[in-house]
Amino acid sequence: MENASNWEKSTIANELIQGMEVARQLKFHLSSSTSSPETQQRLLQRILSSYDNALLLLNWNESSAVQPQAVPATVSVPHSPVSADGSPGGSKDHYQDVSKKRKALPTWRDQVRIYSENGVESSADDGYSWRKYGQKDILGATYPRSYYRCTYRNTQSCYATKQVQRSDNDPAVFEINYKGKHTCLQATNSVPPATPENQELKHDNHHYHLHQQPPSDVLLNFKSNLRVETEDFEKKEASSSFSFPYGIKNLTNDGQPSSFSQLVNENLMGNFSPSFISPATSGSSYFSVSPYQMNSFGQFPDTDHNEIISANTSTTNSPILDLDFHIDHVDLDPNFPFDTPGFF
DNA sequence: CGGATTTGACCGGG
DNA sequence: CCCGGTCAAATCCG
Repeated sequence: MENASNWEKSTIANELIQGMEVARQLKFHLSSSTSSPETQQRLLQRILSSYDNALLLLNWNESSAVQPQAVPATVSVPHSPVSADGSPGGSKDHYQDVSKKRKALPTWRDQVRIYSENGVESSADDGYSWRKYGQKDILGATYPRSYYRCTYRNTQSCYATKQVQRSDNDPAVFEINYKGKHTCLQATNSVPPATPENQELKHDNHHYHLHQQPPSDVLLNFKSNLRVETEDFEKKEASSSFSFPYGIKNLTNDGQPSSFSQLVNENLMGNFSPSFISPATSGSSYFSVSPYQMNSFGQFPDTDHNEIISANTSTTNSPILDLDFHIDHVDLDPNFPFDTPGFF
């Protein structure tokens, strides 16, 4: 409840901060002769996206769209939308709320939209390693639903699972349902999880669970190549005619379903938002983490990422805005308890 | 060769 | 009995 507002607040703040960050990068780019217009364009888009998201959130808030289920889990936040290739379309029905039936595993859902820019598509991933264990055609849905569970289910007894399903009308949108929290340790302890997982990408981050610091490249991909936008939606009654926002019947030619879905499937809390680096820019490790929402893993309270890793190492050349993520980080904290149902 | 994905069978609730 | 979720054997991929 109240936490929710807090949560949203921080979410919005994160968006804004992110936008600011990117703006800062852009500024740097602009003064750099090596920066390509393409990159600049991209950054600009990102900035716009942040605004967009922030506004969206506000709106969302106002409309009082409530989360579908009563689960306190968290929701993810929109990421950075950018251009869209989505389009209009009809609407179908998918509503779904997770009725709590089985154990009281925390569940929450997200909607992810992926955009491919510059012809580059990449997968979005939420930082966790998932193993697909099934796929089913769902009644009334055009696309099949895929079932994933944590890769470390057996080795670490991590029972987190998620279901991914592409939106009927807008192939660029994926609906993701998360169930259970991750208890495996595959990511950092201080920051939101970000771990490897891109089955589709050609990386091979095989095993590195138990380690900290996820590969930043993943993160980079994540952010730089495609934009993901996650948003929760409001729940509609089961009325047959409601419509979700979107729709299009566009075709996503490109990827084949499989890769597409994989690609897209996960990504949700982009806890990490490394301001990615573009070639010309600060090549170094400038990476700022913005604690988005740490939903999915809220394993225990102790997970408080004590600090964010803001190593602006070399990038300091510009005295521009140096936001303090810590602030919002702090802000986020409150949420934590919230989504920690002690299950585990 | 090992691990992930695929895909149809199987299970169980409604 | 229908439908969504899971299992598991076969298959694929690196």
